[in-house]
Amino acid sequence: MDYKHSETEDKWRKHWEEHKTYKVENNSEKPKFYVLDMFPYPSGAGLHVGHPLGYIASDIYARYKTLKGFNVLHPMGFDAFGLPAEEYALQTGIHPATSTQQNMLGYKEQLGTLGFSFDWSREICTCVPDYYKWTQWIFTELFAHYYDLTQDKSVSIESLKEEFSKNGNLQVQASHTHLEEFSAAEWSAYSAKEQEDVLTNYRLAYRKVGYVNWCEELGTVLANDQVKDGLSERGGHPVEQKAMTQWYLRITAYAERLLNDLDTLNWSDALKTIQSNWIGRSEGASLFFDVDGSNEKIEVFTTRPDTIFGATYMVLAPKHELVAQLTNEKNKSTVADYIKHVGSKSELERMSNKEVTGVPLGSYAINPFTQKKVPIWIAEYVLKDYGTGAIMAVPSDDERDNAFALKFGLEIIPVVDKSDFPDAGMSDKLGKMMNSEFLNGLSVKEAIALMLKKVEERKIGSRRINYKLRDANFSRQRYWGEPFPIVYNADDIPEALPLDKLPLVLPDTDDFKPGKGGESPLSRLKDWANLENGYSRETDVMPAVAGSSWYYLRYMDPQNDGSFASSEAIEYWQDVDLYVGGAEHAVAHLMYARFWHKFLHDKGLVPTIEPFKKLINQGMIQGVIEFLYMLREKENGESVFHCAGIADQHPENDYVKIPIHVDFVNDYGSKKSYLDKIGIDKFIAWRPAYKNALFICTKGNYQSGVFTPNSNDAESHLLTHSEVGKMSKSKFNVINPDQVVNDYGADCFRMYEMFLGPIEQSKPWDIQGIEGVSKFVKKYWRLFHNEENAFTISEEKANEEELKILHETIKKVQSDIEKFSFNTAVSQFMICANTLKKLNCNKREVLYPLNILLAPFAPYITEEIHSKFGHKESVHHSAYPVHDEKYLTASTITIPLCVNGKKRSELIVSPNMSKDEMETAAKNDAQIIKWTEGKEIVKVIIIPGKMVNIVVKA
RNA sequence: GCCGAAGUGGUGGAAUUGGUAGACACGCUGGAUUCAAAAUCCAGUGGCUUCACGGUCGUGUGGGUUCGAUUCCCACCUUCGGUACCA
Repeated sequence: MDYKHSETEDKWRKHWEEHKTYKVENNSEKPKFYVLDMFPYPSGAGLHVGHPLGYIASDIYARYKTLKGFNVLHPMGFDAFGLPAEEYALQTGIHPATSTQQNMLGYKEQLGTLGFSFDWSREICTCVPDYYKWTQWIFTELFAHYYDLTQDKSVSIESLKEEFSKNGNLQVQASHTHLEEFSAAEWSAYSAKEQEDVLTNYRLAYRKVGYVNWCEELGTVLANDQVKDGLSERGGHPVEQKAMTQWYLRITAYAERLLNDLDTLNWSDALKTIQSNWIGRSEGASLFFDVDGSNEKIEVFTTRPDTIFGATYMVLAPKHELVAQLTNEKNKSTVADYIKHVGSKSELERMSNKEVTGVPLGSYAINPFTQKKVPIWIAEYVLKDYGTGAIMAVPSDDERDNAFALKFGLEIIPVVDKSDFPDAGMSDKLGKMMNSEFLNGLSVKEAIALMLKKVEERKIGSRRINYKLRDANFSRQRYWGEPFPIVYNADDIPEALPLDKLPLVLPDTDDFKPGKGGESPLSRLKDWANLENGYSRETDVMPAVAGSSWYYLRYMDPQNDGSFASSEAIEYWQDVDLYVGGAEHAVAHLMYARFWHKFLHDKGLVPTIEPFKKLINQGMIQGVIEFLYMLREKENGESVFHCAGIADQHPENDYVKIPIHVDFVNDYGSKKSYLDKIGIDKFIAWRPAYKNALFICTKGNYQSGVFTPNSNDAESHLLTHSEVGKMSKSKFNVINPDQVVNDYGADCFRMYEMFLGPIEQSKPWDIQGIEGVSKFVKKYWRLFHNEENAFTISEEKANEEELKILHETIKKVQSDIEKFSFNTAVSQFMICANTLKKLNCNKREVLYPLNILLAPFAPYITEEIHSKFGHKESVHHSAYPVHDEKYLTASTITIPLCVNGKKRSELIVSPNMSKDEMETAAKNDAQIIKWTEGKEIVKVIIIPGKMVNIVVKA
């Protein structure tokens, strides 16, 4: 009789729920440990086998830490606002509130069967008013603060106003958008609206007109990281540039800290590099160029001030503020045409076709070092949003400037002699300066340093650090998000709602489709949007990253009505010790969450400077996509499909690859995967358009239910083409965990996903291998049960061998869990079970601790066995076994004997045998004598307890 | 282009600081059990070579360091991920 997984798992799932086995308290004598999963979007598709990979890993770790005596916070919730939820709602026509609610129930059900130790009493959901009240509140706080560079932290905007009324902004050092100097007197003379227009340049949450990624299909603005290759990440629709007034978060104020504090984190180097590249810090100088015959100055940013003697022209971004002013009368129409041309291009066109374009403005700037007049151009390759939106072009030492100068016949003056570095690229900082007056003969490095000094002496610029990181666009012209807690007065001055007016609840409507031309759905709700006394509401909503930027704090104290979490709870839980989630959030979510955390830290609301100490990116479990080859040309009006065997031999044929549902395919995922007649019929039933299609395989043809064999073969055998790819509904290759759990049990499923390979690695799902784990579970059960399936445990003392395998397993599994090497831990459990089986061991002294050891991996079967041992308390609340080295030292060990590094023989020795004894024993070994005979022994290398190597000369 | 990660049997993958390459598992082959099957158990399983003992080649490719290299160094190839007119 075998182990009955479904009975056992149902029983304990109910038991754990009733007994609140996984409930965690905020006060405990035990040390705290916080294990967090990235919470899911509750999409309609439900979970596939890839989703739980990270959850299983974190659950094992959380359970392990609990057994090790920690008070472990391991919560779960839902990221329910945002595009995916809304897209699903739009597809189905069901209100997003209803559909997300349904989907969440489905997710909870699925997560429940997998036996996770989540404390569901702490469940949160970003779209619930009790939660987003605090998302809105944090936004109002960002609105009410600016970043003070002298204190290097956020400070209330009120103190900035005070400073303005005393001294204007002349002495203010703060992160800001746009600098116009004013005195205290000027400030006081400003109207309220003018004052707000100044303040908005300092606020951490502010409005500005920006060119944003507009997607007409989705009817919304997208964040930079939602755009991939000029297409929207979701749906792959074209994206163009559009001017709109938007809310932004001044994340750039924190750029330096976001970069520097990466050093304090226990994240993978790969991930830190991604973040650091995203922040993109570069050191250089900002320089001012006078304009010939004008008072205007053009500010440029350069990392190569040393090359200024080679700056033979300047380029402004087409959207630069000075373009109109600096355009010569006779160039007006060509410039206007060019700007129009550039503006009409979609992001996709711009990216795919990087041709060199530009037009001259007809005006000239003065090179501050050569005093020569240099022409001013505008060109696409200079970006409005980076640096100052203008460059000094040095065609001798910059590839883009070079290509531009060559195309338009502009002067090129070589200023760096790179003859000593023949392999150097054009912009590499190598070589000696030339044609550069006082810099001549200096190395590039020396020249940069000297130039920075000169620039500051002559007051034509200053050292400057620039970041690629842009301020975060925070507005979405959508329905399903947090409404901004902002109202505008009659003068269009934004005011934040006070805490007692929060949450500002998202109004209920059935008209939630995005509007055309950037019209927000909320703006159609006039009763809601328009208030008394000329006041009106902001009608955009926040993006999905808003709710996920601080959710880890809410879990600490999820029901708190007076603050986002009590200071006691935050003081106790501090930060997340282990965070597990997908690498797709490497940039956006992790960056914003770190930013918000640092802001809250500046306000003294969180004690730590970083939210996530240790981070693991689990790999993706991929699916196999099965394709049929269809000829693009129809034959007699019917589609023709070819067997992969035929198609592979005829690459000249014009095929379309049609993805088909994997359920129809035999030997799914293998090279021999094929459709039999039943499979083809299923395919036709699924896609009736192919009802009368012709299917040609090597053994014959199949059409309209009739198989015509070529010879005497009776079977049709239509080979399909298999590829590994993302598991996705659109590829019809989603494997649902429910079926696997139903067949093999959650314990087996959990262990199998861990056994597949290293947690951080992506791998295709392969159901065949699960048999091995299934056998292990059954074998494990039989260690405790006799032939009649009765629990049979011996009280006999364990022998040396039995204790050795137990203690080896304790040691190995513990160190593997600490290293997140779960696949090798599972393997050790198999070795242990195989060994105990061979030893016929059913002794309590061995099996009882082993069962606790396995509990984090297989929570159900171990709970069942633990209760059979007679314990009332859950196995998940017992104490982790401790290994004892004394059982691990074997009386004899086998070491290899090598000649010239190649193993030639083995020697069984006691581990504390002396070097001399080992050498003698090795030299007397028959095999070794054979290999050393007649040769000179040069050296004998002995690593005690490891190996002996004899070096001989022929 | 730049940055990052990785290349090990038929397959997924093991291998502390350089020290027996291929643990564990899948698959496959043979056997036991069975009327038969499922399940279970046992044995074998990197290539080549040998009746056998054994030999020999093997961790993407080519070099190097070393008594000894999957591990360290140099050059290159391939795959995957990130990013891209960032001045």
